[in-house]
Amino acid sequence: MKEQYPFSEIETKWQAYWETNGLFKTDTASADDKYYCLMMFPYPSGTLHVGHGRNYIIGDAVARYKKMRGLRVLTPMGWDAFGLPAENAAIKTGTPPRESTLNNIAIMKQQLQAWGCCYDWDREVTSCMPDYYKWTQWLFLKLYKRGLAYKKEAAVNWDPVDQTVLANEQVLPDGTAERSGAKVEKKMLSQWFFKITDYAQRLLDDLAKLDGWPERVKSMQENWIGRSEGARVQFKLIPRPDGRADDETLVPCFTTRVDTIYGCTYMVLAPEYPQLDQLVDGLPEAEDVRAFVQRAGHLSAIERTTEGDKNGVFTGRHVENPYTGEQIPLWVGDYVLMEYGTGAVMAVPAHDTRDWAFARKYDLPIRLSIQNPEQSLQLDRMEEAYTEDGIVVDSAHFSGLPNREAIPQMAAYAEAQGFGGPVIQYRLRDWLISRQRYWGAPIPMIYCDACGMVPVPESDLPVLLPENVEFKPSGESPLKRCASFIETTCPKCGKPARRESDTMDTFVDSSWYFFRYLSARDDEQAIDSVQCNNWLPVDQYIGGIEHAILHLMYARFFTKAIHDMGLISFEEPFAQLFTQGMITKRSDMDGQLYKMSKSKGNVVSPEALIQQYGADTVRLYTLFIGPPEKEAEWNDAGVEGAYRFLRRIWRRVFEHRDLLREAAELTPNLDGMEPPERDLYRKLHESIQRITRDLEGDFHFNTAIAQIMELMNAVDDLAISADSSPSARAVFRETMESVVLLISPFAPHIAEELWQELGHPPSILQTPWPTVNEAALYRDEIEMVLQVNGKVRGRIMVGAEADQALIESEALANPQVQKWIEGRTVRKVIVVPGRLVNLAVS
RNA sequence: GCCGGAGUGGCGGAAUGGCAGACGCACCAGACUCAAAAUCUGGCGAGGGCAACCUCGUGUGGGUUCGACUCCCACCUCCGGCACCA
Repeated sequence: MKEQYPFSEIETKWQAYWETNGLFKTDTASADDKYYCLMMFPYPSGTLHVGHGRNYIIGDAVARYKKMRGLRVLTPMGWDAFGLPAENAAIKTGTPPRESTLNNIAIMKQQLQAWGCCYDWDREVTSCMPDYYKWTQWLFLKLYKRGLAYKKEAAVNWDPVDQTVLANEQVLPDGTAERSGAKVEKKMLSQWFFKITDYAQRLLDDLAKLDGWPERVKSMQENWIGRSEGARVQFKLIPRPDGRADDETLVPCFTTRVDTIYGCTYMVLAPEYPQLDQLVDGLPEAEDVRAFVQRAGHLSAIERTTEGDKNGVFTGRHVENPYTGEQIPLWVGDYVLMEYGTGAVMAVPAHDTRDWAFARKYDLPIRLSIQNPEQSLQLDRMEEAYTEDGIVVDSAHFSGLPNREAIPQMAAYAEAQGFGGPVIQYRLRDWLISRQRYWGAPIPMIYCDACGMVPVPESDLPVLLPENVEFKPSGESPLKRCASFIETTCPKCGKPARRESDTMDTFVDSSWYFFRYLSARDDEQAIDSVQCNNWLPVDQYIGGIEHAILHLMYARFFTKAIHDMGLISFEEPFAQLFTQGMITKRSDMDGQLYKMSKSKGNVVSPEALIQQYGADTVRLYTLFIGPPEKEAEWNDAGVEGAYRFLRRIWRRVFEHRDLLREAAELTPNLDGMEPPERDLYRKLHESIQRITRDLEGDFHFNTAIAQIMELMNAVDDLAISADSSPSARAVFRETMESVVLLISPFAPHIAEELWQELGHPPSILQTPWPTVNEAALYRDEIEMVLQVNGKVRGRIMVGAEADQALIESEALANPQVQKWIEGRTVRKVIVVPGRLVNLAVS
């Protein structure tokens, strides 16, 4: 007898059943009723913990629910398999990255299966395999041809621990590396970039179309793109005092406050300003300037960017303000960034806090050009810069304008006069994709002494990673030392040439994998346009909030670029995005809450839990823990509760197994129902309604599961037995069957088993989701709350058809209410049908 | 500083402007048991009252409303993003 709930046995059984019967294999040739349910593919780090599990469990529950709703669901899975950890491990242990990665994949695949998560494994992609990275390289070449991949010498982020450069997105605000935690250094290196800045405006504009994305993510991307409207103004360089000529005679700057330009009293260049050295060369100030630049260069990004102290020196040069014709001094200052704007700033100390601090420190002149609405600003009484709006003053013919109106007029003036004009500036920088590491997709370029930089011909792809390399902690990519890889011939002239030794950032691999799932085994082309146009954008994308900027921005960029190549007809990859919250757990070491990590000693691994309670319990608890978009604290005691509930359902089915089977031909009939079964029947249909709404909306599994629990409590209120009426037995049967169906997306193994036990053929996945019987929701008597001045004072039962007047008179006659209105005047009676009566008394 | 989100019992959390605290966890009491586990029943915001019941209570202060956890205004705290970005 199976009253013990043998979870291990049934879980193995059903996992095998789903797999053998291909229940998650989806034919994508047709787009009818399609539902592309995508979970972010994992990096194969070794093992998954219950925090990772949340992602896959949510996705699996969604997929199962949609399938029962009759949709054809595509849920593929793959591996973001290139990456530094495997290479670092190789240096330590000698195990080649390929081997350790494939091992980890095997382990993690098993873990996903043990959770009961089902995928169409025929579509599995592994980004470190040549059949995948061949196409990553192909896409690189396509981008190169469109001018979207280029190489340039630039000050880049260097991670001294991982010995590679990083993209801006991979450096945390405190100046440390996102992955290794190392203090990032600046280095001048020649590197490969993707020109994502060409797409800045489209990436920003299209955010507005993403209704199915969380506000939070959209706002993060908006911040990251950082559009700001302003003006470009070219200041003229005053000729050198010694009469020597300058290479450049103009110093352009960007400002969002061109309205303050008549208050500009000096100009400041970034220490990295390219012409700086040449500007001061031979002048008495040159030595001081060079010393200053050197000092600034030694400071880390963090020291440079801590607000507060601003340092600078005078260059000995002057520039002319094109609006006033006035000559103002040119300084170098460490608060000016070369990466933003033009690396030159017009300083208006009266109306900018940074310029104010700098002018005060170096005793530079301050001039008012915006007056506040009260006309009360007086320069000698000002303690700080006035940065608010106001009226333009002392600014030639612009004086008297409200400053917001002055901005476009003054920018237009610059354009008319030919010394500038309105411009839009973005914070977003181009995406640095070169990595000086082995374990990534090689950049398919060749350097020839005669022909220069030559792309690898498409027919020669993939550029394979060599296997015979040594991993040494030398800080140099093994590819650089691998002669058989580096040495090649020029595709153009056939002479000896060298291969590029940099590999691509792994975010390149993950920027297009969701296209590849549609044609994972296709060795003719990267992307199957027809299938992609049919099945994309992804209907539901599920993943962690940590990818809000990096992965999700890059994938959007790729989609737009691939669209522009004419390969796909859509421009946004993910219609709906769901970002689940992290699972945290208190650390035994310091009692603080952290996301699960080995170093904090707070990792909960699923194996022991699955062994003790079963996968369904772990799934149910993970979904019940709280709203899935929020962070949640793992609590072992809660797992016990989920287990108790599943066991209770199991027991109810087996206690009444014969009764349930025999009632198979009985159908609930509203006409003959006695109150107890009528109540349960209503509760059942209310539950179907609520649960369906929860799943169609924000995936609030926690409330859906709570509703099933309530329904089970109601089931126990109906004392069912073999002697019960056919009507009661019919309702009981429909209710228990529905419970099994309703819980199946969350706890699929037990549901399949019980479904079969109830006399149905498998699989529950091919059974339609229960539908609401509207008639069952009807009540002929409704309880109404009676309020006096908004406070509950009693309650009455009224007929469903009772009219306002009847309800009103019954409410007034109620003894509880009488107590509170006695001797007072009822000024107003509000009747909310079906809910309450509120009496406003004086 | 700017942008986004959140503040509700001992805990996780629930509530289209209409009974605050659903559901679960923990805890308490009882039933079953020789006993334990499991299971079942009941209780469980604070204060007052023998009780019926009353008062207070959703971060703070105002407002709108017959009625506010929910809407508006101002603030406090926490979390996340951006930030010497001109």
